[in-house]
Amino acid sequence: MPKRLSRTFFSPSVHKVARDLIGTTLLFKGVGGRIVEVEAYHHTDPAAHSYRGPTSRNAVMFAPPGYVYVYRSYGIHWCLNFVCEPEGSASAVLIRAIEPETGLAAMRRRRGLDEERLLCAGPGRLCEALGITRAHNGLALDAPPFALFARTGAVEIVAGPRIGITKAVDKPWRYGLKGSPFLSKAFSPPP
DNA sequence: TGCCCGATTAACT
DNA sequence: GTTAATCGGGCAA
Repeated sequence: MPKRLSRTFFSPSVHKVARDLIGTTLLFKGVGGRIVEVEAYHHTDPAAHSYRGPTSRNAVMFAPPGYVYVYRSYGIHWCLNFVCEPEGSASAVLIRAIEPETGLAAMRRRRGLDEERLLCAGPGRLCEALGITRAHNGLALDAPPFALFARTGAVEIVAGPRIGITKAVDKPWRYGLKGSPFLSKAFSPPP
């Protein structure tokens, strides 16, 4: 059985945590799978929600590491983030894609979709598949209904520009599991 | 108060 | 490739 991760896992820099998260297994109410794609956002990053200081929406980003930040995207979808670094540094990792492994029937039902590859391939899609909403904003990652497990073997990680943003578009702060078919979008091969 | 826009997705042409 | 859906934050007036 893989090791259960505690909140101290999130104390290092947001970029180290982002890379370390690839290959770990996330479960929410027993449903989930292996994390295959994430993006890093830091307080000093113009693309981050925390860039302009605390608001009621992003307050959790200014809290201690190891908590969940959930926000509404385009008024329609929910997006899941893990808070990193010491309190006040306001950084978080956006979870962008999961390889569905546990609770496939529940995920298919919530998504109204059969195709496994598309169940959790995108930040809005994986929140719908797992049933995560604003109601779970601020919860701890190492206590129910969340559970996070260490990866069991070595992983090969690729990096590239983040998706869907208009600021700091050149920063290669999107990380993924090399070759995974469950990414929200393929990583461009190096030049 | 009003207006614009966004860490998205699915359904179009 | 383009666009609608839909709502809260941020900023101008």
